[in-house]
Order: sequence, then C-alpha cells, then structure tokens
Amino acid sequence: MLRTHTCGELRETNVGETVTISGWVDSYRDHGGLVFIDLRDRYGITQIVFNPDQGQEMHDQARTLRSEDVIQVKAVVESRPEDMFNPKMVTGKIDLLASELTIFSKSKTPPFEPGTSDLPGEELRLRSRFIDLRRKSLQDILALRHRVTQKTREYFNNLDFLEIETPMLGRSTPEGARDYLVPSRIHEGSFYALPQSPQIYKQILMVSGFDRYYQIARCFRDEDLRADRQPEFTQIDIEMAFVDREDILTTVDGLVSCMVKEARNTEISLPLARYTYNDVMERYGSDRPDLRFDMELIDIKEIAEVCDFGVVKNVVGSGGRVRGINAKGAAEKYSRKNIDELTAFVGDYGAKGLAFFRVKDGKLDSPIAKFFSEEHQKAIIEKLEGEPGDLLFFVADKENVTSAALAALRARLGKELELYDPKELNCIWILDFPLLAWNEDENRWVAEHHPFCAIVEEDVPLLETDPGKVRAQSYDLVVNGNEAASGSVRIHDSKIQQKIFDLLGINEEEAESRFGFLLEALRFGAPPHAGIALGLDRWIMVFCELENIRDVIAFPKTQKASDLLSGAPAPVDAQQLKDLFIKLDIPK
RNA sequence: GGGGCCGUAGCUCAAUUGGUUAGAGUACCGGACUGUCGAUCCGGUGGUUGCGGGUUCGAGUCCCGUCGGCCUCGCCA
Repeated sequence: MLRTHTCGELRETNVGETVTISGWVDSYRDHGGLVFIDLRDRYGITQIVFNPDQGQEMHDQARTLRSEDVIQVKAVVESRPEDMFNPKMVTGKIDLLASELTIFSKSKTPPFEPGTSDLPGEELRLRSRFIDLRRKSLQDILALRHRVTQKTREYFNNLDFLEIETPMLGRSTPEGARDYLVPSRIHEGSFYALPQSPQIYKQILMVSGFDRYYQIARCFRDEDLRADRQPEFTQIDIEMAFVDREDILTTVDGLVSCMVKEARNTEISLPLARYTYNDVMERYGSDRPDLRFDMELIDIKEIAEVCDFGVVKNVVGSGGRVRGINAKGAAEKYSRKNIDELTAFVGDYGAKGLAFFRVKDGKLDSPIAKFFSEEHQKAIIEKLEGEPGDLLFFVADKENVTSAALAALRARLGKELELYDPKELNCIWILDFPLLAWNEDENRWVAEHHPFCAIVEEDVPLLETDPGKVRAQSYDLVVNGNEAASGSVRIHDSKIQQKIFDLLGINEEEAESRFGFLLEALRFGAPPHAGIALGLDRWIMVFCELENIRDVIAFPKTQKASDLLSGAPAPVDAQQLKDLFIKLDIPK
C-alpha cells in the first residue's frame, strides 16, 4: 500500500505515530520557512507541515507543490498547540510533520479547484468532469447512491428475489419512446434497439418461473431532455408472479422505507398513502401532486356561469371548467408585475388568462371584481375558504388546461411561498390510471402506461362502449411531486393481450411481428404477474434535495445529449459505416 | 419542432445612452516571509469579448445568422 492511513482518519490519538498518506494537494501556503499543504482524498483533508529542518532538498520540492498534484508523504503525527486548532476540520487538532515527500504526478493548472466556493458554469464542470468529481458534494452523492443500491439489493435478496440481467441489444417495438438504434454488421439493414426498459424480458422471466425478479437496469430513451431526464437512466426494475396489486404495493412500501432509512436515517410510516388518479386530478390537477402542502383546486362553475364576465361565462357554456386555488396570505407578496409573470407562466400550459382576487374586508379586490356581485364574491370566498390577505387565482378553460395550468401554478406557489419543509419526504401512491388516452395527432387510442397493463375487472365492458373510461390496474409512486415509480398488473392471457393491441390499432400481423415473442410466451402457461420500476436517479435527487439529474450521475449528458467529457456522439470512419451498410444523408 | 435566459482573462464577474488603451478578485509566474489554514505583502504575465456577417465615424454593447450551455412547452408507452 502506498499509504498507511487516509486523509480523513488521523486524530489526536494518533499523535507520535509515523504514518504514510497519499492524496491530492488541496491547497498550499508557503511561508518561505514553513510550507503547509492540505492533502485531500475521498475521506477528508489533513494538513501537512514541511519544515526546512527536515531536509532542504525535500523542502525545496515541497515549495513547488501546486493544486491537484498527487503526492505521498511520510510523516509524524503531531498535536497542534491549542491556539492553532482548526475547528473547521475534523483533523484540525493535529498535523503531520513531513519527513519524506514523493511527487507521484504534477497537475497542470486545473480549470477550477474542487474546493472552490464559487462553482464554475456547468459546461466547464462537465467538460472537466475528472476535476468536478473530486468535489466533496459529488463524491458524497455518488457514495449515497451506492449505499442505496446496495440496500436495495439486500432488501430483495432477503425476500428471495433473483437479480437477472436482460439484454441491452434488443428489438425495437412500436409505441412508447423513440429508440436508440444499433446497426447490425452481420444482418445488413437490421438494427438492435437499446431497451427503453426491460419490460418484455421481465415478463418472459415470469412465464419461465422466476417468480421474483429485480434488476438495477439501465434504460435508454431518445427523447428531448429536461432537468430530471437523461437519455440513459437507471431503474430499479421489479416483477413478481402469483401476486396481485396489493403485493407489489406492499413490497415497494418496504423498499422505500428501507431506502429512506439508508439515505436519510429516518423512518417513514407505512403503508404509504394511496389516492386514485381521478381523485388527484380533480383535487390537484396533476397525476403527480406534491402533497407536502395542501392548496386544492376548487371548482366555481355555479358562480362562473352566472357572473357578468363574458369570457368566463362562455367557457362554462362550451363545456370548459373554472377552477381556482387559494394562495394563503399571499395578497401582499405578489405585485401586479409578479402576477403578470404568473399569467405568462400559466400561458405555457395553454391557459389564455389568469384571474386573480385579493381577499379584503370580506370582498374581492381585483380589476375584474366588478363582474361579480357582492353575493357571488362572498360565495367565492366561502368556497375557497378565503381570509383577509389571501390571493385567489382562477383559470377558465378546457378541463385539461385548467388542470395543467393550476397544477403548475400550485407547484410554483408552494415553492415560492415556502409552504413546505424542503427536507420533508412525501410519498404517495396514485392508482387506477386510465388505460388509454386519445391521441389527437394520430387519431387513435394510445396506451397511457404501456400496452401490457391489465384492466380493472369491472371496467372490461367499457372497452366496447367507452374506452377512455377504462381504468388500468396501474400504479405510480410520487415523491414530492416527482414520478418516482410506475407499474401495473400485467395481462397474462394472450387473447386479452391481442384485444388490447386491436384497440391500439396494432393489427394481429403487426403484433405478431413486433411482440410475437411475448405473445407466444403467454400462450405457454403464463402466471398472473405484476411489476413496477423505480427511477433510481430521481430518488437520489430527492434524497439529496437536488433539482438536477446530472448531479446524481457520474458522467451525465447535456440537454442535447452530448457527453462533453468524451465528445460523444461523434462521427465515425467511413469504413465503420461501410461495415454497417450505412450511407449518410444529412439535410443541409 | 416552439418559447425564454446566457456566452468578456484559466475561473467568477464588471465595463454610463454605442465612445479613447476592455477592468477587478482569484488562479498562474517571480520575489519576501518559520504557525498558516480564503495566509499576508511587493511585482508581473494573461483578451480574436463563442464564431460569422451587417448597421455605424466608432460595436463587448444594436441587428441577422450560427455554435454551445441552461430552463421550459410539445415529446418522454
């Protein structure tokens, strides 16, 4: 070993010991006589003192040390005089008097120092990720991520689950996200697809009798990115046979409790709260509401349809909705200019306007208050439980617009008004999603979750009459407003599966060619099964109170899916393309 | 595909309504200094203002295009 101790472990109890430590120069202070080096590794920082009395040659070398040089030092642990303690460092009561110095490697002047207080732009951090990853905060995050994944494995192993790997090179299937494709050299003109998830393979594992499966699986989706979305991400993937929905929820409750205990060292109370999709859409306008705070959406249709405000009245007349929220005590916190910003904000979600009222002396104060009689103003205040100083917002529009706009506004207000403790964890189940959603562009039904979801038994007749009302036996787990897991009971009958494909406009021939291997497997004795996948990256984000998924991934990609460190993606040699029978045709 | 913000020294930032030689802190280089820990003090190097075009007597500043980063709508079964 090139060290006897790490840079984080020496204390006063080690005084007098001769030790060898290695690490990176975090900072240096050259007093001409004495030279101080703060030496850093993953475990901490320890101060080394170079005294010319210990040898002039070593001392001359020590004076050349600069940030990020990698060195080894043999030294004696000394206690510091009390007035020289550094209370900011856990190793601050000792330092090391160096007797030997080895410089393993000099560093070029780093683009930034890992210990810097003003972090450089993210572009530079990603380009110089080897430096960025030396920062304590990133090292701590990756260590936490490691502990959570190890706990996850321990949890499932104890329950007799098997961790089984599934292929990365698979087959492109219709529906869902855009695939990342990999051309085949051996089969000219054919392509593998990287998995969007191991969905079909894990179902086949159920058919094969591996009744408890899990995998910490990489998934790939070639869609536009967001702060919480990467082109490749990690799922904790789970599938169980001979279970119903309840078994999955209970199993995942246990897993979440276990992860929270590991990440936060806190207990959460089980079972996790459950809501139906219809319930949360009505009360919060979102299928992933942040329930760390209240602020429910309230419908004021009866008042709106009789008010004198033509625009609002017409919305009700044409089947739209008028819904609002109450920002408690916010009347004075939002100026007219602030509210204009909020109006533009809800505009992103399709809302053509944002009505607002300040509650004042039992009446409403607003440019549009005149359209509402005193009686109606009182009714509105009562409905939204308004008190003096409250600020009420309303959106009148098609139902889905009121939902989207008010849900986004609610999330924004909750944050800006600090309505919750950012450290709190709120985990809730959302059950019974619609099976299908109507796609306007393609003029057909598409699967809301995926085409393998089982149907809520009593809704089966609706398949013929009102497909949009059919509920799936599906469930999402939402943490602080993030979709953190999603799953369903699966169809284990090939005939029913075919029926769903029919509804989705995937005919028998196409289904057979694209999903045939799953359908065929289901024909050979498929057990009832169900599963779910947790978005590991998002859980780590929540545990670390981060809003950026790139901060929980060692080597993330930019919004344009580039890896600034390696330069991927990049052109390849003409010969490589030739081997793959690929000719480029790039529009100018 | 749409909308928004940003790009000035290695880094973090500044630069009056368009106005002379683009500044500061830090880093880096040289010097002084035996108890610092954001060391201190003295001196110095460092710029194609992302790139290309345009308007103007004059552009870091205004306009167009382009590249890159971030946020977001659509998209993400």
